[in-house]
Amino acid sequence: MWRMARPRKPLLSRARIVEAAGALVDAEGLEAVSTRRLAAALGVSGPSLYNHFRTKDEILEAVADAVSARVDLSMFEPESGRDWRGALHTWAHSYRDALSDHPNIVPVLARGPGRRPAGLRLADAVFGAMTAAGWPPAQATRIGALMRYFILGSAVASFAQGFVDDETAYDPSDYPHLGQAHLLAERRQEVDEGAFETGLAALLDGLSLQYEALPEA
Amino acid sequence: MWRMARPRKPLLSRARIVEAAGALVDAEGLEAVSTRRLAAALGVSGPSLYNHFRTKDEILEAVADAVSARVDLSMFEPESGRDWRGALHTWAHSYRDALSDHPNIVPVLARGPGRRPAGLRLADAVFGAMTAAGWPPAQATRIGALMRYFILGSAVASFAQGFVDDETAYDPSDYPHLGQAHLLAERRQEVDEGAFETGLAALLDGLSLQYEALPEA
DNA sequence: ACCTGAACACCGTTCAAGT
DNA sequence: ACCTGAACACCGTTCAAGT
Repeated sequence: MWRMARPRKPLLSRARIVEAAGALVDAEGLEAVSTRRLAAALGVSGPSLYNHFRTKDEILEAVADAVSARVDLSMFEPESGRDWRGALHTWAHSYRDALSDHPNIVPVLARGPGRRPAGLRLADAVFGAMTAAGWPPAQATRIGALMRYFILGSAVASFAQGFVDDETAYDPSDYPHLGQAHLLAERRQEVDEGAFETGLAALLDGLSLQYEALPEA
Repeated sequence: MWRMARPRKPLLSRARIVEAAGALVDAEGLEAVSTRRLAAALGVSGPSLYNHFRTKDEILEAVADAVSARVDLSMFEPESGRDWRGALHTWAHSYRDALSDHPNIVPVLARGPGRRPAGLRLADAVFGAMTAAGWPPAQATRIGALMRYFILGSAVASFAQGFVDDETAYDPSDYPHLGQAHLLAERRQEVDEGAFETGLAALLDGLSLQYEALPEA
């Protein structure tokens, strides 16, 4: 047997690490990602990762950024022919879909744009489209932020994921109004989808009211 | 010197542990809470905690529940004389205030009601008040969930906390619309407050529209 | 430049031993 | 019942050594 020090061709790359980390997060959750486990999945030893990322956290940030990067932003381009409201609606769904494909990384994503370029690009696109539609800059910033709250909130505070799968944990006499039916797993996902749709519609209706009250430019 | 095994009076209690853990979370963040550090702050050794809680996670859940428990719910009582919209508005602010007093525990809180009684009591109160006001049960459930998304989202995805305090991290040429001004810490808090207020108003306006369209009971 | 094994200073949790 | 120290199986990260 001979010992490998530096291979002729690098065994790792940032892209390979991010991909493996993403797969591990998806399959087993955030807590399952340790540098040793991740390295093992890549066929190398733990410390090797530090040749490509400075910290484990940077790896997770990169995974989160990769998810953000897959959110469609084309609806904000003028060529899309959508008004601000339609663009926001389509975008919100695209964003939510991207998050629900990778629910385990959402806490990292929610922690803020930080240094993740895709997160900032998102904010920038919304801001640009809203100001182009006639919203005053201050309101455009707020719209970007409040949409983020709602969309990330719906992913992170998901009604469905929140419950323990143990019927006996919830005594109906403690919560007279909450029907036992809500505690069934299938019902919970329905609740989440209905709440997202209802909330998004309310948000956009409310913003439309404000928009109509805007003084002409 | 003599060795202490069991003291005549217990050194610890669930309440003391939760209080110390909450203080540690507030002062130094979630990651700072290790069983050894927390035990040291309480003047005991690490394993002692396991006489009162089954896991470290249960301790953090209890801290989160204590925060939830401090959210005012009196506006949902019929005696408060508030209509559903006014109650929701007041409650949302009370909730947000409770969270912004303890921002570091929010990720735990957001992870869902789980087994935390106060979280479920919240959901139950909103549901009860909305149905009492005439909302159909399915919509009442959705309103509880969507308000939770927005409020927790605003705490967890806070614009203010999200940025790194390093001006050079954000190249303006990468984000043409995002003014450099937004990156100042003071501006960021303004953005969060404005976005919360704008979003809440839009949400309630939108829900009012739906409410008016409801068939008479 | 990029990998390795050894090492450091931590973790959460279990458990036998003490009173 | 409730605390202790020792121990187990982990962590993230650093670093000298190898090619």
